[in-house]
Amino acid sequence: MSYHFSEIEAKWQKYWKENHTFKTKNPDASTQESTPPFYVLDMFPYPSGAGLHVGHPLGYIASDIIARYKRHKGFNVLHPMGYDSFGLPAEQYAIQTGQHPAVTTLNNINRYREQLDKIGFSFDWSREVRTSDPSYYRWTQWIFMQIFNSWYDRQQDKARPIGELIAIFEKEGNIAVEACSDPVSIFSAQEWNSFSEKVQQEVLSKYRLTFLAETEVNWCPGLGTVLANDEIINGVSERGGFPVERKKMKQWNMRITAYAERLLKGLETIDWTESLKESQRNWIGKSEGTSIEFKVNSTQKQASTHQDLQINPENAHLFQRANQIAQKPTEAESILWKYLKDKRLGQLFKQKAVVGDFIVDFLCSNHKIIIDIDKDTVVQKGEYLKKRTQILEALGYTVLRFKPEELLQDIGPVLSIVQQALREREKSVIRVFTTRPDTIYGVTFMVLAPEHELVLKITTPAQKKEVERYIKETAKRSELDRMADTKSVTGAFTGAYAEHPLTKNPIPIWISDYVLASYGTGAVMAVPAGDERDHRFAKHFDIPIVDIFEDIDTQEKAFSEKGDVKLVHSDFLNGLPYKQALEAVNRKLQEEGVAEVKINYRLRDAVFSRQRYWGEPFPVYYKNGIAKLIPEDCLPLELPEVEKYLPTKEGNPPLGRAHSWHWDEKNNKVVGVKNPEKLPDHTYPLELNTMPGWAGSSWYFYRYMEDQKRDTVFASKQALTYWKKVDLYIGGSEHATGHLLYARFWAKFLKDRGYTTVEEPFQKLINQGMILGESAFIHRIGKNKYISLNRIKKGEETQPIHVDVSLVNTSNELDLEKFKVWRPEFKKAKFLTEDNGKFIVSREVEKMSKSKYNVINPDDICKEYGADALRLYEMFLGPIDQAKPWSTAGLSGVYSFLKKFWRLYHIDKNEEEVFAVTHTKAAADSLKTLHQTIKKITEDIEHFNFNTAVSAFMICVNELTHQACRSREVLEPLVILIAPFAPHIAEELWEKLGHRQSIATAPYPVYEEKLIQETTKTYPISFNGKKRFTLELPLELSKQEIEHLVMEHPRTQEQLNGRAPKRIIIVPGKIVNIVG
RNA sequence: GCUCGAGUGGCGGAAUUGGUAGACGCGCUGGAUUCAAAAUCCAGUUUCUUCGGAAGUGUGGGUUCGAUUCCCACCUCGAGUACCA
Repeated sequence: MSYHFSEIEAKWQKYWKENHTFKTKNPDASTQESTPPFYVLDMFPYPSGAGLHVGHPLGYIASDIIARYKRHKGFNVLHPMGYDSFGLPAEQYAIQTGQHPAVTTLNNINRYREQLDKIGFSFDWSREVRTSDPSYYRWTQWIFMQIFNSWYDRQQDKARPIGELIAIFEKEGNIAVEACSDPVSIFSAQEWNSFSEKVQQEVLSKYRLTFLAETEVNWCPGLGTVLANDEIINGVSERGGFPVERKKMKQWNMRITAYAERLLKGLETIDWTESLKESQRNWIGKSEGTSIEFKVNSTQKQASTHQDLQINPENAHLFQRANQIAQKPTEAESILWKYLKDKRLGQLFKQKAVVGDFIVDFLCSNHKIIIDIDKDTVVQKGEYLKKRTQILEALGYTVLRFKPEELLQDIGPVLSIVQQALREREKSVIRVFTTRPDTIYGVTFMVLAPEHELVLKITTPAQKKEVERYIKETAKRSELDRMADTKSVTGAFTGAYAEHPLTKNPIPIWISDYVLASYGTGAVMAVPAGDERDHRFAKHFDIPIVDIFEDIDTQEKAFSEKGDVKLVHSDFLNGLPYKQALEAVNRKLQEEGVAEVKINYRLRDAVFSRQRYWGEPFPVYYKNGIAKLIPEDCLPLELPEVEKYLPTKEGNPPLGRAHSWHWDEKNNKVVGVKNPEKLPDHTYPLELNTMPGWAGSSWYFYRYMEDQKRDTVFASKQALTYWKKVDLYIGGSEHATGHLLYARFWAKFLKDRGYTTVEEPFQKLINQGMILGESAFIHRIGKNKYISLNRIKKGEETQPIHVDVSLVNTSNELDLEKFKVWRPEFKKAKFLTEDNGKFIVSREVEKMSKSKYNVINPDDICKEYGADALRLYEMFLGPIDQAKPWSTAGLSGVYSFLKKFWRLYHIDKNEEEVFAVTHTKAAADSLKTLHQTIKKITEDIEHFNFNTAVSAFMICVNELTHQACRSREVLEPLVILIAPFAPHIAEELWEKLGHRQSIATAPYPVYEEKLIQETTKTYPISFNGKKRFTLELPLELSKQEIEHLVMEHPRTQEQLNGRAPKRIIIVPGKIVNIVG
């Protein structure tokens, strides 16, 4: 045997390294014209201490095949690799051992690199990035600064520099600017300019795309840090599986919610799998519904006596006159109207509205607020005004009265007063979000989240004790408990009632933890007839259920379908099906000013602070409690040294231990930043949190684009416009709602601010499936007694125990001696073997993991079968995106294929191998085989069907072997064809064919149709759709000729058995079907 | 529960727009070579069969000349998500 893969592979790996074979060309003028760019990227790995197992390279092999293929096709290929090297495991390890995470990380990276190199990837390592490298994370810090210095303009639907927002505030206040978060008070330009810096910054933080906020976070005591939603799986931390609880903490947040709609829409433009897009859609969780206000009854004033409201008949003419005057809007009124119309203050105002006997200037009927502007007339003064106000207030209105001068001078304070009044009113309003406003007549109670701010305000004294007890109880329950227990119904009655906005009936208000504070408004209108949870709650607490669906009894079961079922007991909605009822009720509620159609997203702003050491430091310091950015010139702000990687006694993150952070007390100078002289004052405290793992991975694909000038820009304009985006991205689906969402978010941001050119960074995305391990088990029966698999009797109870798969051969036989060495505690155990003395283990497919002793190391495979065999086998296992079990035994197939392929180019002469490719003309059948293969392989690569491509190679080699083809005309193109899959053997044969240059950029063979054209077709002859025999016929025959020949055939006559066929279907070139 | 995906030999898996089901490989069986083994090569390998054939792609129905492929219902498994109003 002369296929010496280990020599060949070592030789070419060395060659590639020394000749920089895979160095990407820079986009200068010449490349731009001649070679189109193609960017194929793998999700970069976190270099864990365990090293790679055979599952990891699967995606890398696929992307490498594409990269190599595209080079043959003449593309300028960018195919880089790097490390996502900040992260928790290195830090956990540091806490345990005291070893600096940078050291651990470096060791792991070196080990990864060694493993990767053995597989023969065509990465351009000159562009490698490491997220924990200061030269890299300085740009992560820089991007954070740009995000901090930006706000989201809802009108233009893009991020803009914060300076432009400040300019707007200085000129016209914030009346025209919609805030992204909680409502911001309205202020005028004058007011803005008079604010202190602190107030100004507080206001700006409500607009910035990253901001500090007291947020309910997922606190993980086990890890001592907060976690993002996507880092929690089933209520416990993804890493380590520690419980997670809710806690309020001051944290940096990323306003990803500003991009919710664009993140959703963008999915339509990219080529990802439906399931992945679906995950992101679910995560964003858009739902269209109605936000409805319910007034809390208890606080409503009642009109005192009827008599007070009477107008003195003597003065009736005055009132009439006053009303007439009030009808024409004055200049001052016009100004105010500008700010009140179109719900600018969040509430519907009407101009010149009638209230009782009066015409008022402005009315918010929902909140019962009246704004009157003084008129400079006699009739509007004195007793009239007093009486008028008295009457209106008695009716439950708040009357605000302003002088025209106030409005003309500075409208700011006026608006503040109006807003204040609105807020006051809001306090007695419960806003709910519902997607089923059509069921509003079925509301029999309301439920607030226990954390809802109104709960304590509205609770009646009688219910106070119970409500407080319930709140305490739910706060104690951890997230995990809540999730585990979805069946039990709990809640408490507040004693308060709300007023139904349409029927005006009193609605009891409850609290319960089935309503989440973090979604919608934290309150729901409960319709037991139409919602299962509401139904369960109503049943449990004996709250009445109103049937609102025609002919459907909802007393025992809720009916939640949105169909053609008509409504009943629903006033003006009676007889309407879902769709029409929805429209009608929305129209009505909006007219009343108590509701608006609203879009809600499940997506939350992303918490961006971590109380960890091993992450990017924030380029932030605090001056008088205000967060400020350090100057850009000072980046990178490097991680300080600490003596321990644990939180401080005061509960500060580990960075709090760096007493002399960036201030070297001995030498009296600033350290750890560039251009230290530009740092404003080293005595201001720095931010002690670090950034989360997803910070560095949200933009690394741009860094790879850049080859030079790495300290002046994160990536040059030239590089960004040339490469634009990742054409093909390969990685695991576990990043569906984390990395892939955050990276899209940052990409959109960078585009908005003009730093990059594309909206979506990953055009085509493929998720490689997991490679599963084949665990081995021995079976225990009784104490210290183990039984071989085939001796287990049917129904016998055994306890399976994992054993290391390396101790088991391909016949599932366990090496007992080695096993006892591996596990000394089994030394004295009794092993009941088969009759032949062998001990057989059972096998089961499981996830590959150290703890299951089923990990297969790619190094071992490369050593025993070679990298080319590993590459082919991983591709041959099955479709790239599917999970599939690893089986080392199966490797022999591709291994013998490679030997067979090698033999195609050699003959044995007197025990010696001779290269035997000739210049003779190829036989027609060999050319046909070759071109069929070219066609198949090309199609398969384009469609990422690597498994069938490998089998096409096998078919090709089998055929050429049979044909005894030795012709260069066939064998030379074949080497190029296989080079992307098995690059080492291809390079070796390419060299033997006389080439001096690497095969890497050899032009891809061109498929010629005429060489594979057939003249005959073996037709399947079917009877009633079942094939009964085949018949070879010339392809050029017409339907009639085929029919004639088929009908004449004795087998046809036999099948028909004398009957005449009803119909004969002939598809030339495909099939013949005779219907009898 | 919801969403998405998948069910094909002993196993991994093939099957362009509906057109010869089981390609290719593993495993298994038999044979050649060998002192023997490895390696290699050849033949066979869905099931049943009266050796003529017949049935067959999770189950049941439907559309069609023809269904692994399209439609409906159900079952099983996997992934994601989870009181989202």
